[in-house]
Amino acid sequence: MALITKRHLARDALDVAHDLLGAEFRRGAVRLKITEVEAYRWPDSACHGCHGRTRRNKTIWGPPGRAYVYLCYGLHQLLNVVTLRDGVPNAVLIRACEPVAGLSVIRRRRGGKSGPVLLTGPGKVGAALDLGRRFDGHDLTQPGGLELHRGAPPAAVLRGPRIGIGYAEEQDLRAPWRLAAADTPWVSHRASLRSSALPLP
DNA sequence: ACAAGGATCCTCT
DNA sequence: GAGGATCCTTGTT
Repeated sequence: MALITKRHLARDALDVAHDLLGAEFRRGAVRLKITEVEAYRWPDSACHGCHGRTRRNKTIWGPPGRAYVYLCYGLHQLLNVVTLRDGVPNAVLIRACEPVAGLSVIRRRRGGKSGPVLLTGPGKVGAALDLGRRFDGHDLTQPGGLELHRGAPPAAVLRGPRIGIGYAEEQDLRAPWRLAAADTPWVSHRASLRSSALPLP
């Protein structure tokens, strides 16, 4: 498998989100296959960049291919892949993964749990990779530390509205920019997902 | 210096 | 499905 190129990530977050399903994060012994993502775009009232650039969110405004890691609710480290181009806030949030390798390390970092509860939620992914703000701005397209590799895409994709963005405007609240692999139990909030061929809930 | 709120998780019922 | 935990980041005084 090969690292995903910066050029591949230099597109709109929704396009990149489709391609990231099946891709793989690697850090040391831990390898995680991406099963669920959300696109945050521009303009988009749910995107962290929508109120301008701050010290916390500056990475999402930067060039594609970097990790945007931020602290949510004071305790969860959430991982995004920055997309599109420098100067526009655009990113893909990693919401869930399936373990490929390093299960014992993952379980230890997640309180000894097992099954999909290990990795179905963005804060859980951050915990399993032991992320922190020191990874904010890390280049995922270069070898070393945290890496993003290509992988086989899922046979079918589910889509639905994004989770936890009640503060957003109506149109963005309903936009079907959450994507998940259809052929895996490693997905959160299944109830609001539909086959991409069917109308939304 | 202070108050408000958040791209969540876990434990119940 | 609902509610509390938890504490950093931000904008305002």
